[in-house]
Amino acid sequence: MLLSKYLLPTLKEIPREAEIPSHQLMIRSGIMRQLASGIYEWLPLGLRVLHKVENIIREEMDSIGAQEVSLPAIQPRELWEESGRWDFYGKELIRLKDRNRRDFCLGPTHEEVITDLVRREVRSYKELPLLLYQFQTKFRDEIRPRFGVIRAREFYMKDAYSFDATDKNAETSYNNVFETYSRIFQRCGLKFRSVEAQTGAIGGAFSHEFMVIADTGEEIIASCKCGYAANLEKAEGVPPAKVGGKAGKRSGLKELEEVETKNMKTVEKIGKFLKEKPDKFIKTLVYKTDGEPAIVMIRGDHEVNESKVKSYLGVNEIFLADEKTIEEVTGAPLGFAGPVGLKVKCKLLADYSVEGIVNGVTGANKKDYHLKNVNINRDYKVDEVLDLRRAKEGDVCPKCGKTLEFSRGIEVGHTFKLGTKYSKTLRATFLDKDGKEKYFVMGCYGIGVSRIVAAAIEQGHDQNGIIWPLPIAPFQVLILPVNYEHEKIRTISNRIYEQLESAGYEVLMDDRDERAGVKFKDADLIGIPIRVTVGEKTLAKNIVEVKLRGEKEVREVEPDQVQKLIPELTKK
RNA sequence: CGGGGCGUGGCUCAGUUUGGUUUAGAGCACUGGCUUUGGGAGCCAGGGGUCGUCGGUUCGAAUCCGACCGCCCCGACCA
Repeated sequence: MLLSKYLLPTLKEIPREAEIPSHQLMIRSGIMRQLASGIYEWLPLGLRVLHKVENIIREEMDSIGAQEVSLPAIQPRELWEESGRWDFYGKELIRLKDRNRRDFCLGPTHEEVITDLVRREVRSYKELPLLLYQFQTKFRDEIRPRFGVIRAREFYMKDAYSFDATDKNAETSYNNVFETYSRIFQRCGLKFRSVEAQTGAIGGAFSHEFMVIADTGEEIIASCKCGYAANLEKAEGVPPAKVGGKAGKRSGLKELEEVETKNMKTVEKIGKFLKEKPDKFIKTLVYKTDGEPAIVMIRGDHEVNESKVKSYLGVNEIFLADEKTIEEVTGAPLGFAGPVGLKVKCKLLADYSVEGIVNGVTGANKKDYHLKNVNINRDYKVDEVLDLRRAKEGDVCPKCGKTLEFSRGIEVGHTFKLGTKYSKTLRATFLDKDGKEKYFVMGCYGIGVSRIVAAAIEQGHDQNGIIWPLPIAPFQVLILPVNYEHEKIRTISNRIYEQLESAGYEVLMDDRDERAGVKFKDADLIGIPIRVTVGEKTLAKNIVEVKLRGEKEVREVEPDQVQKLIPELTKK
């Protein structure tokens, strides 16, 4: 490809809207442009990278017998009503009507469509296992699009779905895909790790996320040397014994006592006043869960992990209640809630950390008063004691007890073991060996293809630009004639270009009538792994320079040796 | 949706506080010409703007007021 004819609008300056390196560089290097918030155009250079990633995924999926399909992006409401997700998916689902006012949505994911297809076309256990996948543009009306293509409203994804006859077989399929995913990310040249994750809106039994390690990542990973790793949402709380012991055999219980705490609402202030440490406090939070109030209690020095509460209650929406609701439930303004003497009956959930508190402090459900010496099972009862807290720095690993480490990552892949969640609601069955009708056992698997491109840049760049891993680089070689008007330089450059092209390499030649400085800057910016510089000075010694984008070293070789050197450099 | 910020040629921004010397500017980019040619060149000549939109205040609005739209950042959603 000749650069003079290539649509590669590079930018010298950092676009105002871009915050993180990958976003800035994707725009500056002419990979993409923004059309609207969270909606991007892929330019020729970017599309090449996207296709590279896509092809690696395709090869690996095909290698485990997965079959590629292509499903509609536009999907009828009825199917989503059937699965119950027309409502459940909420505002993120982009809805539209056709000319007959029939409702449709733009697919944010394809469980419904694929399950529908399989229930219509697959009848027998003999056709199982079945693993189908596709590449598709997904639509999710994200609450807040962010970081360029990392959190976009329209994005490119590979999704796969497995159908098995038994749970055991489904697990085999799951593990198969899991391992394939590891190979894919490895081949893309990414530093990544897999972690246990929440199942979220997709639902199902359990799931793993694949995280690309990056400081700018949105996800926080809690990991341990023993191999345990989970995202923060999922990271298990420390077992009860480690956060203050179980309820039960406890001694030294003191009389319940009411104390005036005028204008003191925070754990910090009251703690100072009563000379009690935060770990004596039973923080009592009123939540609204799908419209219903619910109370969550946690020790004063911990934070509630709302997604755990959400997944335990099986609700769609959860947020801290407004002051009005708090007054209705507790009979007191914000800041004085406690489990003793609530006005309205609602679900009372306690984190493990609450169970061990002896003679604790809570709000009195009365303006300007708190209670001292509050004790579980004596002064109040809870519906459930479970793990509801957010893991934090200093926590120990739930598997081995060593201290957890925290790092950041970008989620590029997610695998779910769905079980029969969708096959049941959509009544997708097959006839088993024994002649009985059974539900398919499903799994679903996603890779954010466009997100991988951003993640790779997040991991591979310096102050001058992108440093692509070779397997997903848009071109392998960039030829940089220092002055293309110079006859000898042009002749040699053209020759190398033709040699490499005919040897099957993807070569970009900067044949523009630009000054050398401009060409070098652009070369660094777009980050092609191998740069061949052809200049007058070195040519006088019958030499051209070969340099890797990620290294300092410059190799000097005779022009005709380039075609021998490139295969060596691209080998690994 | 709540909180904060921004919107002026293709890009990055000045000008807005305190309305009138601004006939709306700068640098980069773009077009033509000359010179230059190993890390974002120089000179000359050009093209390109409803100052986000609509309405209001005023003799006069990029500048003041109101509404709306768009974009970004912080939080609740997720590949």
